[in-house]
Amino acid sequence: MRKNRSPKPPEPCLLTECMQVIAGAWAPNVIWSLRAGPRRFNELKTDIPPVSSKVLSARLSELEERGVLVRHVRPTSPPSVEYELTALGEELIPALEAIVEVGHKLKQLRGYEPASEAAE
Amino acid sequence: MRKNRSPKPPEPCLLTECMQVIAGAWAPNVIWSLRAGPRRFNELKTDIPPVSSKVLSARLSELEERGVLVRHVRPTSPPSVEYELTALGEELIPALEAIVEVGHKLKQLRGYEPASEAAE
DNA sequence: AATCATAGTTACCATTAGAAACCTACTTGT
DNA sequence: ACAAGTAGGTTTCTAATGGTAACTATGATT
Repeated sequence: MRKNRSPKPPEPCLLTECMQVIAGAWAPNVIWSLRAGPRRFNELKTDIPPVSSKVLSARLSELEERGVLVRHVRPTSPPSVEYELTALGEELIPALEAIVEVGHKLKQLRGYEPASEAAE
Repeated sequence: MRKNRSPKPPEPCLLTECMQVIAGAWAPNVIWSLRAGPRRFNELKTDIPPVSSKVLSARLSELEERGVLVRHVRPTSPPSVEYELTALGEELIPALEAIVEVGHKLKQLRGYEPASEAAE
């Protein structure tokens, strides 16, 4: 039996830990939408068209529990609610920026590697 | 009715596109484990202890279809299978590094913000 | 009084993930 | 020869997650 040939990743857990903070459908998009400033529920819904109220609501609660964002209720006529990133939430932005960066490169490479669903 | 107050994110879709490439349970960990070189099925399983064979197998198939990694079957005694990142797969590493970076900062901040599950 | 907007909640169904057992081909031990 | 072990999965079953659509409460507007 052989031992590890490649030097094993020193901290696989840190990856997982951060992923758990941004886990859940549309969570990265929510954080991304909030990076420019606070936004309201329906603004987030139009920022992220495919998300439903239910999932957005669930995601916002979870992200609040995780300390990624805060919820402010303002006593306007129909009470308006604003969501805003915390300091912890802002720490996540560089990672999301890196992901968006990769998004650009992926479009180029996908021209050469058609490994999508054209195959039988 | 008011219009968008914060300048809306210019490319929310690129985030989603990249996230779809690394979507699925343990997919980021698989890519992370492969960043140092090719690895075999059971090596990946021990790299990522909580993953089950079924999910790992599903993830590897998906990542192969997406062009993130390639599967090499080598005609050894019990045929051994190696998984290796493609060029596209390697493009993802900077994003994962950024996520790991954030993982470090999160540990510090979490000391100040206990918003986990202690609440009622 | 009926309607609308905001910020959700609820019910129902489809998909995904996780746990554990099982499978096939080949090698080694007795 | 026969049993067990190893590599790389697949199958089955259950639990959690996500998607769709309908519904709700409060106050403002017509």
